[in-house]
Amino acid sequence: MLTRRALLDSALHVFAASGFEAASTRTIAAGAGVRQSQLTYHFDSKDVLWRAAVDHLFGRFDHELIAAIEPGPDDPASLFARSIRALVRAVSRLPELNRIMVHEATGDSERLAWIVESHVRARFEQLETLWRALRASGATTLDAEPVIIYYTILGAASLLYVNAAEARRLVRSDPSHDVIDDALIEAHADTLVAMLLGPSRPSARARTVKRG
Amino acid sequence: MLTRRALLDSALHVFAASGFEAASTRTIAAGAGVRQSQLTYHFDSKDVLWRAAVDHLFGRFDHELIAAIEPGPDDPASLFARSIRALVRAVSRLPELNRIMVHEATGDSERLAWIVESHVRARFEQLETLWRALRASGATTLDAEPVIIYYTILGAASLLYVNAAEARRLVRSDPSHDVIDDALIEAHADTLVAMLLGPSRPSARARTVKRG
DNA sequence: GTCTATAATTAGATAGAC
DNA sequence: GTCTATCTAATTATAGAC
Repeated sequence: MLTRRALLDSALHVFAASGFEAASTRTIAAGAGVRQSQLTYHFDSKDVLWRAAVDHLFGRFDHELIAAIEPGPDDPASLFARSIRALVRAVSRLPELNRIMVHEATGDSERLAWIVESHVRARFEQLETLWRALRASGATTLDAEPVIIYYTILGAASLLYVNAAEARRLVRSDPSHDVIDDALIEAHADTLVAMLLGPSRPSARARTVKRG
Repeated sequence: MLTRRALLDSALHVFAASGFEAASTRTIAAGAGVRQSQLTYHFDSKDVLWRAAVDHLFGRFDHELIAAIEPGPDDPASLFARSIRALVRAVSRLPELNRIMVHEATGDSERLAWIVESHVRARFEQLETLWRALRASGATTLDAEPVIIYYTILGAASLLYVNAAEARRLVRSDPSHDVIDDALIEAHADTLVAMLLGPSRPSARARTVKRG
């Protein structure tokens, strides 16, 4: 059962880095410190492993998301702002989820159908509800269909971390210090909240982090 | 030379759909209607073909971008708004570019280094200049480092089209009509401009397109 | 310039010992 | 539950006829 967990963690990273087809089961096994044949013992096939790894990944993501949300008042604007901040923090800590999504969503497939119905649709509808409450409260003047809001927010929140290797090449300055640090992540969250709700909605956490 | 062009177009689609490693040279050749060995005749290797396809793709993207920009006054705010609208239109018409970028940028590599220095850095600096002019004009209250602005805007503009297959599954209603149509793209551009510059900056094109 | 044929490597999956 | 060894099929690249 320990091997199983090690395989899931390794699979998560390899699938995120390479996509399903380019990911080698031997590489995944090596990352877990076991032989390739262990993989078909604990999981029936590469496809079954992929689904298990994605379930595992969404579970970890939910954990990150809950850990990242700050307490605060439950009016729609505050709730929305705190949700956006938590989203930015979670995708920055677990970029593997959004990497797997872009790998799979570039074309239609059985795997995409499965991941949409198993994991994505519920989250889409959750944001839709949050957005409708925000609109009804009058806290935003933005008006667009949910699908536009969903992909605009998710893209704005995730691309910096999905493409982190590119971002590091674009702005590399001091090699000893990662440019994608907590201060940058909080500044990013601030920017996205300001874009969606207007200026002057400081977070509780922003003041405790040094700004770059 | 006609075969060469056909191979480039096919390669562009296959690399965007699958990523470099998972893309098969036989599939690319089949897409161009020729044999696999033609590929090593016109290009030395899969890697050389990839670079040529990416050059070709950025060329086509520039063409889309220029075609999508509307005439208008050249004050920073108008210039910025029209640039954002053109960006949304271009990425919607050629999502292959951003798909290839996410495939490559999930991890560091020789190919990533090449694409950043050959194509991305100049565009990054172009947006940086445009952004500084906008800031100086006082047309936005948003304040963030260029790398945050770059990935927030690009992610917000591109994810809907990069993940188009997923978006179609999320909102499928009438199967005979694509949900990602011109009206949705213009509404998306409107939303992004409003997020960056505030409400009430209608485009010339928005009024000529039926809204969903 | 395009083709057929194939070499060399690697992939996922399986068999069977322990 | 883990291992070694191997099967079958797919991959990129190459050789050489026309």
